[in-house]
Amino acid sequence: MPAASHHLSRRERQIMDIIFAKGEATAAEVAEVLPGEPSDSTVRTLLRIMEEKGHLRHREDGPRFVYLPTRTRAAESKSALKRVVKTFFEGSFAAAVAALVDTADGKLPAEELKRIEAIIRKAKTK
Amino acid sequence: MPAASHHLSRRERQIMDIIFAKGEATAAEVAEVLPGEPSDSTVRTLLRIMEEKGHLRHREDGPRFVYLPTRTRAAESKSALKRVVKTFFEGSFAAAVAALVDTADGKLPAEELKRIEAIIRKAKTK
DNA sequence: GCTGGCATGTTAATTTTTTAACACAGGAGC
DNA sequence: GCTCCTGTGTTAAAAAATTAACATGCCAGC
Repeated sequence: MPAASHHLSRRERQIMDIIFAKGEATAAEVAEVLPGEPSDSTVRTLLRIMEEKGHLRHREDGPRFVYLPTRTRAAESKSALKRVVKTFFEGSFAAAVAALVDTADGKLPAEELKRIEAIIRKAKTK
Repeated sequence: MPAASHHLSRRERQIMDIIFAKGEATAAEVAEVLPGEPSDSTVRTLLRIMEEKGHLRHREDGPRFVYLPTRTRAAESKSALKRVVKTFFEGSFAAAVAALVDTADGKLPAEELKRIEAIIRKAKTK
């Protein structure tokens, strides 16, 4: 039961997103960002349950727990991208890239575009 | 109450994904793909509720309902991509593209790569 | 005009998720 | 040594999601 993102409940997904975005987070940090202002108690309960389920682990930083994902960000991002490509772009990576560039519209500095080009060139050599 | 993907329950998300991927779908088609083999009755109940909530609408095709998303695929894909970029790539579109190309590893035909390059070139001229 | 098949709609029970009150532990400061 | 503050752990109630039994309607074919 690999616990793919599809199996997460609404709150669990929100929490995973927060923790992936920050890399790691304490209960207080998560509570701060979670929509709907749940109580601290609620958030800690969720974090503990998610640790039991194997989505998170924690290290101790002095008196408090700092929670981290058990799966790597790289692995998770890959499956997230795959899902998006499959769901919205009929499996076409090129279409997804196009949408990505389009979404960033204007805000994509020439420098980033160059980096992207370099990535493509490198892929072509394979 | 915009009903962002963050507010959807687990089943609702699965259903939206299925319908976005197919463009539109009947209750039977959704039931077929949904994990856990829920009963037809269950699936139809879910679809009706989601229509009430405004996530879906339907048209009638002879005797049956064909469900469609209320939001366009383009809009939805953009917010999905934004979420991924924000959550996993610290807001860097270039990093996301890199991961995308990497994920497709090998399976990206030269033709697609060219198309992507063209997209980038076009973006650069702006 | 019955009957069976395939739809949808209604309703309610079950299960899961979500919430938070409460209890307890350790350390800082008086 | 108390007391307060900031943590975590336990527990159970409340709300939401999920499930499916059952009812109903329509049409095709005998």
